[in-house]
Amino acid sequence: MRKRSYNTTRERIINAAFDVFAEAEVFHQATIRDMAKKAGIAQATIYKYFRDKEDLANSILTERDAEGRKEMERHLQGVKGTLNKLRKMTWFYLHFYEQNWQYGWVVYVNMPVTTWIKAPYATETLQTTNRLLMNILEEGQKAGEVRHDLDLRLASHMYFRSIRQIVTLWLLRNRSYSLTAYTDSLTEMIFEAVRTKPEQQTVQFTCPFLNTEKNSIFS
Amino acid sequence: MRKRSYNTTRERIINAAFDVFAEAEVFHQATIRDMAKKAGIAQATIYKYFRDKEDLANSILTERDAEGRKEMERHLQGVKGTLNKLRKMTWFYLHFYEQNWQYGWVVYVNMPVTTWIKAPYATETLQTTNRLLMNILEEGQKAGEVRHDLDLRLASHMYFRSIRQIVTLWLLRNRSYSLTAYTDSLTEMIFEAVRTKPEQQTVQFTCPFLNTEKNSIFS
Amino acid sequence: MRKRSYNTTRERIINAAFDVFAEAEVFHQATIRDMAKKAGIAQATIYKYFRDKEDLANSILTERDAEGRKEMERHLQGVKGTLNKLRKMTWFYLHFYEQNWQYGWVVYVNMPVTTWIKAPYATETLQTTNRLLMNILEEGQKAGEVRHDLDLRLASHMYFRSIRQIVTLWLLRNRSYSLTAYTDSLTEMIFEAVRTKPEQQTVQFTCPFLNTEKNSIFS
Amino acid sequence: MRKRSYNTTRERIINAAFDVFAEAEVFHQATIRDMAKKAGIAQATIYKYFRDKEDLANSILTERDAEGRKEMERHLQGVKGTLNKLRKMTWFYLHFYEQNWQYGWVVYVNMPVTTWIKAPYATETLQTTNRLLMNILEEGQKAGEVRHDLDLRLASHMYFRSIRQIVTLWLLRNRSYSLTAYTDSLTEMIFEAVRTKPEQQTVQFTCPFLNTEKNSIFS
DNA sequence: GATGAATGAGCCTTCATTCAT
DNA sequence: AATGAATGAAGGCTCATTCAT
Repeated sequence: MRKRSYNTTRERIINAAFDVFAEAEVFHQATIRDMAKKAGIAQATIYKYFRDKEDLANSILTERDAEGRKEMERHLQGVKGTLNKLRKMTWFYLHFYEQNWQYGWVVYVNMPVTTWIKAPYATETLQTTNRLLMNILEEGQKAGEVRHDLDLRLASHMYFRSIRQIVTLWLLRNRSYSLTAYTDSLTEMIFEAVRTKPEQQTVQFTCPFLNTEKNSIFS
Repeated sequence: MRKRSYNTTRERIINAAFDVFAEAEVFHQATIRDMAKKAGIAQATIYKYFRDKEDLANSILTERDAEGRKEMERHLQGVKGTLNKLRKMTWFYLHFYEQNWQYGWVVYVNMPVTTWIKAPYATETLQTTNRLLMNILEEGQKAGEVRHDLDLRLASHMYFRSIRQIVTLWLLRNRSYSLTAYTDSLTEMIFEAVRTKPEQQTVQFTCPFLNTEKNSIFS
Repeated sequence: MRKRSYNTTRERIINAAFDVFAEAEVFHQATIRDMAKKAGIAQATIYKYFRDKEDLANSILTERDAEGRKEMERHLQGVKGTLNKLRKMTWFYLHFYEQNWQYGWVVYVNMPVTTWIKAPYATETLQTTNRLLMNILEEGQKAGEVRHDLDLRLASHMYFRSIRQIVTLWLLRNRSYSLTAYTDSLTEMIFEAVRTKPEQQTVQFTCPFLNTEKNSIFS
Repeated sequence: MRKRSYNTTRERIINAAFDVFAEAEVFHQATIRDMAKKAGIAQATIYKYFRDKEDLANSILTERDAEGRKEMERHLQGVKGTLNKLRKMTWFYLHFYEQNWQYGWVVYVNMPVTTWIKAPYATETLQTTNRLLMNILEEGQKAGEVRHDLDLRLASHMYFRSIRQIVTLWLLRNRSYSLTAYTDSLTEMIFEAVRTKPEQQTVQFTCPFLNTEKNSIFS
């Protein structure tokens, strides 16, 4: 079974690497030696599985991210209604970071923005992730549940910034409380902002400094 | 003047250091050697002015930050009216980062959050800076210009996140456009959110995951 | 045999280190670079075997000292009679320094007393070594070969000072003559001073400034 | 007055240097910067008075030693009788180290033997100092107070080793007791060993390993 | 006479990485 | 598949020393 051998050494490396990367005060300060030690293997062994340190870092991030997205897709399957979808998505994100706090720590706290941006998977995950939310909203528009005058990209942008914000604070506060507990209020907030309303079209999501033109990073 | 020549070297170091810190892909990767080279001096000279690398990093950040705040105080003096104060403040921030983009780069892009948080001046600047805005808003409340049911801390929090956001994007986009040009729209947005309104008290600044209790980092 | 190749490098380091330490005009001036060069390895390799320079210095001294003492024990086994024991001991010390002159050079000539005293193994070796001689003398007393009114600690003290003296001079004179050749006369002198004599109990070993109280360093 | 300007800066340097040299765990680790700081002057100033660090070290040692010897000569003037002379000499040595313990610390404890031996003044002071004692003994021989079969060089050698020993221990024991208090017993011991005696020609000062041939260091 | 300012030369140490086994 | 052993490259830092003022 592929999964088996996949688990054995490679997974031990990945887990150890995650721990060490996350425990390091600064991401780049995490050391191969510590990872090997924590994984209970020789340093050289790591290089059998990853080209170099950078490859290792990228791989673990990419893989965990991919796993997460795949799992989220499964979770979203069969869910009906914009609110339900949004709730499911929100829950999943919070749940994901609760389970994979090291991933969050590395991506949000530990690692300089520069590094993350240049990560091979960054652009892709950003787009896919954006796309996913925008699809939900578009379907919501078709169903009449979401305002038609909504700036989808801006809404998506705001949503993910909120996720990031809430996760970051949770991490900095030593994960001392439940993250998923925020699912409802967070969902409510976003839904409130995008839903079709009788009258009163608040300008809640106007953000003057976020020009709508395409740009490489957050488009 | 003695002071002159004294400053010369020190300032050359600081400038070089800012350049090197900012040019480095990762903050911690900036090297003393490069700074000395860029400043056109010997490495040892740096250690006449700064205890060690960490001291250098902290000092330049702290000093520039202090300079900035002092200058802002001057700019705010004599300004009347909440809107005017907010505009002045916003303009100043944008202006400051436009002039000191390396500072912004280091603090927002280059340096992991972990590092910044542990910087000696971080807590203080955070508090002072918060205080300043909240004072403006409080005075606005007294003058009846600002809603009395406003959560000041939350408003402040949001304001600075917006600044951070707009600056970060500007930096990542290679500072290819004017930052201060956003002064008006940004000011408008914040003012719109805090001003006293005839009816319709939107919950614009409700943020469920930001508990209002005091906490060490963002209080 | 694995053990072999393991030892090879380590021993090459130790030998090179001894050479460099001893060749240095001043002990602390010996450089890791030179040791690596002399051992024909990379500097980094040294750090695979020793924590740091200090650890290296301590280790080689401690080990060689321990080896010496162990070997001496073997040599003393089965020797009967105080005179014979003393002769054997004396011979061994002289022989040891003849074989390990670098050790002697470092400990007696090269290295300030301050440093030696603070060496982790110093106190222990001093005590053990003292104990060994005093045991011989005590047994000699039981056998009636050694005076009962002898101040054992003082005798031991004097003996080792003599050894130290003779070795130091030999080293400073470029080891241009045989050290072990002094075995007999040195042994005779010490034995003459401690032996039971018919009449005439000279106060040969009275030393007014050496108070007999216990003290940490030379007790 | 020469003495005046001599005292001002130069003496401050010397005193500071002595302190720093003596306080340093290892002689060579004493730093010019600390000396300047302690003297309350600029580092560069030291180089106006001494060629380099080595010159400084040599100078202060040489000078203090010379001062000591000159003073001793004064003290010995007019003293009659071998015993009195010996007592005076012994007292003076102990007194000198009590007053100039830093000198003793540096010469006996702090500084590797190698360094001392190569000091420019070492050879001379050794010879002069030896000569002085031997003169006393020779005169004693003429006066019939000292044995004619005495090995003068060996006696001298032993005497100074005793002084060194007693001073070293005193230093290592934190100078917690009076050194000059040993004057009498030490004098007695040496006098007892060299005096003319009715019968009983003890071999007290036989020392087989100290060959009597001339040699550069201890002759 | 004194000094502020600056520096060249090194030294210890770490780390990612390679390679023969 | 795994590793023990080894290393090149670099980086932070210190110190004695110089020199123009």
